[in-house]
Amino acid sequence: MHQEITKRNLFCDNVARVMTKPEPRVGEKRPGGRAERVRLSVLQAASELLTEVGYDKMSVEDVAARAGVHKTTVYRRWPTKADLSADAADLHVAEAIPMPDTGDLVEDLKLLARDVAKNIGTEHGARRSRSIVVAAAASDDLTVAMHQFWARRLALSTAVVERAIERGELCESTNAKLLIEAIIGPLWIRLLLTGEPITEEVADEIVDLVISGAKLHEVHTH
Amino acid sequence: MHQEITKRNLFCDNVARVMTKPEPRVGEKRPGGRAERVRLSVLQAASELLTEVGYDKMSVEDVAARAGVHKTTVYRRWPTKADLSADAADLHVAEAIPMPDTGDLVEDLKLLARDVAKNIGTEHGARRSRSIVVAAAASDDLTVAMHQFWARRLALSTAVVERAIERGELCESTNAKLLIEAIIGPLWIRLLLTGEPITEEVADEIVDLVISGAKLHEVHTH
DNA sequence: GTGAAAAAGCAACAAAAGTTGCGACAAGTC
DNA sequence: GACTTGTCGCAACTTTTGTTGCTTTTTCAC
Repeated sequence: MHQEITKRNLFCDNVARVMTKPEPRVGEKRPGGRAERVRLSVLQAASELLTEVGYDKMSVEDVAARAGVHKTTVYRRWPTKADLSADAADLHVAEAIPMPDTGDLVEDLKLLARDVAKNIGTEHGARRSRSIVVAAAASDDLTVAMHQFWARRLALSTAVVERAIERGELCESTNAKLLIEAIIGPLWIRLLLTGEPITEEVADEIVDLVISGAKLHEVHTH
Repeated sequence: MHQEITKRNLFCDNVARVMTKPEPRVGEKRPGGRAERVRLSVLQAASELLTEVGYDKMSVEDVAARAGVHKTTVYRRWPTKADLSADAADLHVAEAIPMPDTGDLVEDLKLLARDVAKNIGTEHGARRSRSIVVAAAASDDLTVAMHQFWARRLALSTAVVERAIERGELCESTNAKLLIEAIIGPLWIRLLLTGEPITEEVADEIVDLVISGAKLHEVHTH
């Protein structure tokens, strides 16, 4: 097993096509050869199985087998399936995701929403994304990691809104975070609760709804 | 064990304080005594454990023990933990939830959103709700059941919007389902993804945002 | 009440998940 | 290259989870 295994980010490999691995993992005792190779092939295998069969139906032994590694090796590195899944999903990175900046708020938001839809709307993406949520529910540590991940994600997304505020497209009192949540929330509950289809059309629709507002507008002056 | 065990609905006991059990379960061979008593105490135990420790940390044996019943009894009735959880969560009822009808759209929606926030915003409610989602991810049957549950829930909720359309508060082309999704979506992703607080204030805020729209309004005429 | 049928209890079993100790070997150090 | 140490493979083990056959108890129809 000598081919380089490219690291995939479960959350972001559609959202952020760039996936620079910043430091080659600091705390490593032996970053040089087999150890790292094994680590990568296990994570790769876990990642694949998460998207293929989902968290519940994935077993640690399956992962080990696919990685061509003994199960004790896996258990020694990752205490639980949840931890392994978290690492495979790369919950800890995902910084520096390029955010749209077209100069037009609606356009930016639609690009953003469509990206989410693309990411969680496919069969594989759906299983992958669901797996993370399920894994996170299994471990308090992982829950925290996921919350942190989303805090970073939301902070990045709200930049789009804040630029629009600066341009005068939005009122200064706009709650940027809530706005983003109102856009991606419907997409995610379709994935996790209702099972309704998740398409780019829906993504666009939701942006239009949230930006323009549902209500028949009275005359506003500014 | 002779006290009557009151059936609880995991999804709805805050949302719908009324919880009429329509028929006393038809397909039963022996609805008379012990069998039903056992069934109820197992479901009660499962329901409690789901809210106390969550789906992952709940084991079928724990449920059996708390119900004062042998584990084989539980396994024979409910093939998997997911099925048991589904039954405990009562995914199949939840019809006839009273929906607000104050004559004012914003008021109605806020009542609705606050209800959701109350339901999933407490520590117990959160664990309970998360448990359902996680359980649903473990079984295709259950996934379908949950989707059906939500289809019914959304259909009930959209009635609120449709009444507002009839009153002329909203444009006729309003996508009622999407509007409801935009309101409850942010609350649920706070529960399942971001971990941000879920309060009645947020519920109100999101309704205001979605109804009025984020954009600085141009003059509209109707 | 009595008997047939249903359901629960019990114990023993089977399978899956997770752990431990040890020998072998590979990686980094001198 | 020899030494030290981290990591892997392997086998044996424990624990947890789920199953099966049989017995006992309970319900319900008569």
